Amino acid sequence: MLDKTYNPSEIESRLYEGWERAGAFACDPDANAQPFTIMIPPPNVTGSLHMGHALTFTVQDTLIRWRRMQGRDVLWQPGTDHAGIATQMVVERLLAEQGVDRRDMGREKFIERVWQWKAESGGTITRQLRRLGASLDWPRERFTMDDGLSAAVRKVFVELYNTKDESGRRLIYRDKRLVNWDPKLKTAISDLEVENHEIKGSLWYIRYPVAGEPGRFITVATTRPETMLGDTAVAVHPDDARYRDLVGKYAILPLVGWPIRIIADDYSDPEKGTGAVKITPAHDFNDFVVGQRQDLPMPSVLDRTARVSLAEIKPYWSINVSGDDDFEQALADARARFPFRHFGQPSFVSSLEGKDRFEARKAIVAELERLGLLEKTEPHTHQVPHGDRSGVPIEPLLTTQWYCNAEVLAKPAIEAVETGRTVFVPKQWENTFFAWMREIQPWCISRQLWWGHQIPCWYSSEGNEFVAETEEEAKAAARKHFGTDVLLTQDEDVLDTWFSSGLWPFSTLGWPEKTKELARYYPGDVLVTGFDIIFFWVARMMMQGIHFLGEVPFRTVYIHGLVRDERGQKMSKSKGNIIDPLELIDRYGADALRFTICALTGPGRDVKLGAARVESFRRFVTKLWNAARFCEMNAIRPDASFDPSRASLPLTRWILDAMNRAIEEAGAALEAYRFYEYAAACYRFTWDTFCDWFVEFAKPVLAESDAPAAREVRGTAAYVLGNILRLLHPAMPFVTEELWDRFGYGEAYSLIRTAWPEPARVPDAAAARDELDWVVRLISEVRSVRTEMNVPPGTRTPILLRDAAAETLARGQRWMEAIRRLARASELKPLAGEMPKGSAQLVLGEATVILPLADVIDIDAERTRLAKERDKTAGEARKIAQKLDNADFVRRAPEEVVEENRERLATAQADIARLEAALQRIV
RNA sequence: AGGCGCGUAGCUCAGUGGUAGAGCGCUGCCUUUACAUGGCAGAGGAGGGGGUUCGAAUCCUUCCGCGCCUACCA
Repeated sequence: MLDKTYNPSEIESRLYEGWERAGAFACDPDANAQPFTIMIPPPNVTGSLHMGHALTFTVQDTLIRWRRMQGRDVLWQPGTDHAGIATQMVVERLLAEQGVDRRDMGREKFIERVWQWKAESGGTITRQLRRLGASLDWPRERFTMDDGLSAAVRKVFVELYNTKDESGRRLIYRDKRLVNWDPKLKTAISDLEVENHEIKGSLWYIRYPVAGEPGRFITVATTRPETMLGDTAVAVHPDDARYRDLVGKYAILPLVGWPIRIIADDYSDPEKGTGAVKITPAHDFNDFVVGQRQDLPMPSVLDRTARVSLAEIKPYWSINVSGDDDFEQALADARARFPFRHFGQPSFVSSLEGKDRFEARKAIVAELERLGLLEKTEPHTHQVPHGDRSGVPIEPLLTTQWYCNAEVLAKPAIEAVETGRTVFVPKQWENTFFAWMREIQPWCISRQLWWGHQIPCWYSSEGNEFVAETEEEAKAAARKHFGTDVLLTQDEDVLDTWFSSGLWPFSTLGWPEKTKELARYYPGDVLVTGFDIIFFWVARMMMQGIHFLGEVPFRTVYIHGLVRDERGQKMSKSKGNIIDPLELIDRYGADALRFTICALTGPGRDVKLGAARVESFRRFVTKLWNAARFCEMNAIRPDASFDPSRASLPLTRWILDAMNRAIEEAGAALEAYRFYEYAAACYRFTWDTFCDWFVEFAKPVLAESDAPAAREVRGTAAYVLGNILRLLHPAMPFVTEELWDRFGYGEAYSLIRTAWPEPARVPDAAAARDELDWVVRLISEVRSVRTEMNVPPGTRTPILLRDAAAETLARGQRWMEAIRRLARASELKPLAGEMPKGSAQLVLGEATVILPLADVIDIDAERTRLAKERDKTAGEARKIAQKLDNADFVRRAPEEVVEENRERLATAQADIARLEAALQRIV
């Protein structure tokens, strides 16, 4: 006996274990079946399941379970990402609680500690994925720092290093240039790891005295006065008349007191600020470009913790003084002609050493003001780049890093999407992909961290670099180069986490070994992810997959939206509107959560989700459970001998036919990644059609339990319920499997591998549909009239049917039991003679219902319907006629197309005539 | 600044030129033995302008409002 209520918590864990034990999630590389592959976007090993995970993994599991039921050999590849920065931060925080700094531990000990942490706490998210019901092939679980995957990373690095583009440049190379530096994490980060936040700051207008012209200033505007210590020029636009005479002269850099060149450069925009802009090549990306173009010195004045460091401007000072006569002259002039106050106190600059950049900013502004060099300060709101992990403003710093020449790799990836070898769903995301890929920048792949794949490059004491997959190979190469063994030290940096994630679709399958799995499951079928990860991950997988395997890593990229709260706000800790999926699972069951997600998810749409939504879909789970209880109570059991093609009753044929349409709709919706349509089709069929109508119609039939009709209805109900369970299984795996097992549709834990339903052959479906539609409509109309007339529920009213055809009355009589029950009617009688006084008349197309105590209801609706239908058909006919009149169309279209249009025109014209005649009859 | 998207019932959203739909909420009625986590019935709707069309939620155009992405902001 089924329990009165469904208790998900006890059932879910038992079923999941049962499936896992039975190997129900496993792929079979030796099977004949066509494979179907989804690579899981590996969650961070530090992660715990949040709503975004719940969405993406529900979608993936729904697809996986559906394809598995279709008989495909599915591989849903599980795994986690080592998440370099995130994980290192977690462990460092733990150590900090014990008062330990990783630098005191040393690299080796620290990494050991991270692995230990991973062993203890890294399994959180995989346990949580099980709670969600995710049918991942667990024995194949991978981690981005597994030996195999690490070997793949090194191989990729070495091969890209050894590959050169047309201009002879390596695809991986070292370069000294400006990078996004995160001063909190003390590492370089890529452009993508930078988030812009709007900051209400100030724009400071600073007067730089012009050398040799006493009393004249050139004013620059800046949001970052602290970087002025590193200014090496002031740029004006070459066409800017205001400053033309100053080009080539020197300005005195306040505070420090030495001259810097005034240069003409297109970068300067006369419209912005004062039209003159200070150039700090070592701390601003635009200034860096100007610095390269103008061959300016590039001293850094901030160190890796974003504190002021004067070391680099001191040598710059002396070099220039000794090497440049003009400069020396300018300096002498300036010193001679300007009051000393314009240069500030040398001790002030020294006092900045070691100050945080924002403290330095305050001090500098105050000092400039004191010196009378601060022209004005304006409030200024602007976007400031922040590290996405640390949340602090990034500091552009001039450092040597490893770069990947993404431009070369991007080209074939772009082409693959252009030619449709990989398609995005929804398609508009292809634009986003193209826009970024066509203007892709060199990818900074080195990180100053300890946790990650250490860069496989070794240096000799002379600075020669030896890139190799192993230290032995590097040593061998060095021996060959030097003719003797030399001491090598490995590059300290590790690779960007996304470098290894980009290999995920093939590194997990054993690449570079030529494994059976690699041949069979690559390329994957669909990648499911959010749009926020298109650049980070999808693009990199495309580039690396195509480069190393010659084929795209997946055929389809399905992009889903973001999970938001009920009001459409992004979920965030600071807003306190986080919804915990595990809490929802505890309260409502995994099925309710999963079905809610499916019902609210369509391509490219954000999902607004709150507990109330899940609660309402939990009712659907309850409804299904109760429908099953009804079946149980009425001895409805799976019957292998039941054959839908031999259904004889209109009722059974009708429900089978409706089931067929639900099957078709659900399948088509999943095929198109329209999860809400899939959910809606199942929901409507189960609740509205099966429960609200079929079961109610079945009740009087089942009352005579031994009658052949009752047997047929029982067989049909069991058959249809079985198919409902199959249809719903991808979205609601637990309750469906439980009912499947309990009813004995198959072995325990077998629904997961049972075939996805096929439409049944149903005899005379159209006639059955027609008849049941009539009955449903009759009952609905009667109910409606009863409510409108305030007929007390307790009274059973006779229904008077007036109809020209005896057949209609006979049909009604056939359904009398159901009508009695559902319309609360006492009897169905033909109406003879006059309309009874004070009675209601209801026109139902071919029949008339008359109820007591009512006014007459008219028949305009039917007339309007016919008229509109006629107009519509006439419109279509006109269009076809126009097409046929078009000489061009007739000449160019193949004869059969023209003929087809002629036929359509004739049909339309006949329809018009028929509708016209029907209208005449009504009027 | 550029790009993408959105605007339909109180709310969340479907609907690719032909009678405006669903879920939730709301109102009323009903404990009829699967289910009150239920059943039945009902009220309630196209951001503004212009255009194409016999016909526009749908196609075009414009304005307004909103969201997101990218770049830049001295």
